[in-house]
Amino acid sequence: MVRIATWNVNSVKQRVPRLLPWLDERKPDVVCLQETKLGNDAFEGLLGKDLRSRGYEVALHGEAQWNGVAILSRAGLEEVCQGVPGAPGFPNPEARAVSATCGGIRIYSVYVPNGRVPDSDHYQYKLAWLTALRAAVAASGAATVVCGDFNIAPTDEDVFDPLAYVGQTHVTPAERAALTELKGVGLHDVVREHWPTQRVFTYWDYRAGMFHKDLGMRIDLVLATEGVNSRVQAAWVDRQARKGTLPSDHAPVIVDLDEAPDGNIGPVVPPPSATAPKRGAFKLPQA
DNA sequence: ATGGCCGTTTGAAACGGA
Repeated sequence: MVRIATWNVNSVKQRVPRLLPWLDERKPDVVCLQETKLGNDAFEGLLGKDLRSRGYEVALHGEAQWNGVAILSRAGLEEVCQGVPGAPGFPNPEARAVSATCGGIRIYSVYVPNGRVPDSDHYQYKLAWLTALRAAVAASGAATVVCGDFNIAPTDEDVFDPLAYVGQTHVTPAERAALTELKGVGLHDVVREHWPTQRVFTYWDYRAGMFHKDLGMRIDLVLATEGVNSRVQAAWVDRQARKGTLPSDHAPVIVDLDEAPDGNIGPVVPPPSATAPKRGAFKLPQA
């Protein structure tokens, strides 16, 4: 079993007391973090030792104060790419994506721009950024999982009350269309396909007891290509991590894949027929 | 009751978040 998780931690500095116990409890093999809000050197100084001692390699794309993404992996970490080629900035590039190949799967940790107000400059930036992300994913034929905070609720079923969001970002047709276009390159919404009709949220406003009333949105997604999606054994939101003291306002999303037979976490590759064992050649041990 | 919280830089209060 291979466990992939994504979590918008809303400041990794503030979340250290929650992040490390969570890693020990859930033992994810690959972790995509968003909103680390920390430069790479500061991240390394804060957590480098604690992550390496737990067996994780780290790919960082951070900046001071805002944004910031990371991938932690103990399934391999190769071909690290910071950012999305051709993605716009606001006005300068922001640290919103990092990707790497982990055990044969191309993993993205993305923090999609918020959009702020429909039709604002920031909203146009959000849509253009998603277009660039789609192009990058489409250009690669690799088995891929795009994890992160998309700042889009895919449908009205993904918000506690559609009427509460009228006129707001995250639910507008253009944002949903951009997400549909992204999925159109061959990505499945793993959690929604696993729980087609259930009430599933990943974000709850800190205010007004929204979490305890379960008034949230599902905006943190795991999008996987077909070969990966077909290996999903479990997919769930770790609400436990949203409870208690000093939580992020987002909960982690956790996806378990069955193991590939070659020990990689990547797609199942059939063995060459020349080396395939002859039928009937293997005898089970006798009792 | 149309706000409520949290994190950032700062050194009181604005801004961003969703």
